[in-house]
Amino acid sequence: MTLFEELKFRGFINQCTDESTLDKIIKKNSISLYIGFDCTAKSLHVGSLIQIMIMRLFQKYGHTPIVLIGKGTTRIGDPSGKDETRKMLSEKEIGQNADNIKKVFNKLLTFKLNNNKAIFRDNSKWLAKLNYVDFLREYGKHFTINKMLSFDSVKLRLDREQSLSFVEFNYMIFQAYDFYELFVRENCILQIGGSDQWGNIVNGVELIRRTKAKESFGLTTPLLTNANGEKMGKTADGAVWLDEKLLSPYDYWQFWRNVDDRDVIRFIKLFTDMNVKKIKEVEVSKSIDINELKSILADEATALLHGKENAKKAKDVANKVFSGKSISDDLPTLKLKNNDFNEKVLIYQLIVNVGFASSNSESRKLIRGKGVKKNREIIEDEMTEILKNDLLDNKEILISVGKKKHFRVIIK
RNA sequence: GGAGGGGUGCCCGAGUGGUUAAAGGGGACGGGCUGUAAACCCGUUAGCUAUGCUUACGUUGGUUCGAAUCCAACCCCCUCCA
Repeated sequence: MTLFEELKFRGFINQCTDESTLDKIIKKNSISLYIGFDCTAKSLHVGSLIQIMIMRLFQKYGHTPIVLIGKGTTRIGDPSGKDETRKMLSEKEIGQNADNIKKVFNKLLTFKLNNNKAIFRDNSKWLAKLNYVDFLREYGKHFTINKMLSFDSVKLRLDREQSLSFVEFNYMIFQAYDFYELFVRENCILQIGGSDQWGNIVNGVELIRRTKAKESFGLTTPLLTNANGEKMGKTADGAVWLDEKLLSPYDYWQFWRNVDDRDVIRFIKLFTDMNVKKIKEVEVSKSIDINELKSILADEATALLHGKENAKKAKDVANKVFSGKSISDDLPTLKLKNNDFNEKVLIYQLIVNVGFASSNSESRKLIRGKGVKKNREIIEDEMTEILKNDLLDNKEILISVGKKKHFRVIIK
């Protein structure tokens, strides 16, 4: 199976500037390719995972992934797919974000020595020292406003009568220029991105052709939506981060475990290393239970990012919690002291303490709505307290909020 | 700089003096059904020391027994003109 065949089979390809030529080249040669990541947030979330996975696949086939950290472009803000002008980030924030984002790649790509190790590049290196007049003369002349206005990212904003600042308007030029720089510096001939990046990518391809008279390629991945057509990556508490400090391996595992039935195979193809042959078997097999598959998806996806041990732990916790047999030590735990019982220990307050409700009112409303259980028994009264003799096995008390959020209380 | 339109809860959006903590929708959360799925049905969706109190309709003042609704000034956004 060739790389292109596998990419297609797994569903990584949305559009490509010249598929057949690129296919020929990557069959014969080892190329360098890049994807840009802006540093607008503390970490990346699953929305970016498809980009990382496609790089991983390229690397597996012997190509060199360049992870372009967009410290420079982040200072400008990409208008693609955004409804509003993004707030400007300070340089310090951008730097911190960049450092944290890099960690994710170390887990999924190989930066160790071999002939196609992944590399990091930072576009502030060349963007920061651009001279405005020189830049306009050299590169600005290749961009027409007519064309720039026709791009979706721009058109959408104008149509919706939302303002698009001049700064943001320039983003696409910088992204095109990034490609040019990487082409010159690293002999990088392929830029990959999400489907919303198509316009920006094509701009780069064109810039290279005009300035260097050389061919380069663009490829986009589909925008990741779930079966309901919603943008993927939101959970109860917000984004599905790829950083265990922002989203625990357990919650990450749960995210995959809870995907829509219709998404399971598609996600296994995109987000696991399960080999093609196996996937084909699974796809047609009627004997495999859908829930079993979800569990496999969760295991594999979690193992890739957080390691096998964490994945196994997450699964064990889930099995224990959902089978209702025992309480896992790995659940969030709240320690109470004997002194704490001098006053009433109200359950609704504990729920706020562990962060399962953001205010006492919310917490109390949850109880009123029969959403809270103490030791698997529904609490009827919102003023219910925890008592020392609630301890199960003289050890701990299990509080559940809804079906999926649990924590235990121990008394020291 | 001139003329006009607009800023309402997480989001969209109704409301132009009085049961308005603010219709409706979306989202989210909780319950039911299930399979930790989808669809569907029900409920919740400002805070608090809670049969009450406090804070809320861009900001600040004013009119009024009473304002999201009327008046003034200011801030911000959009459209057209210069």
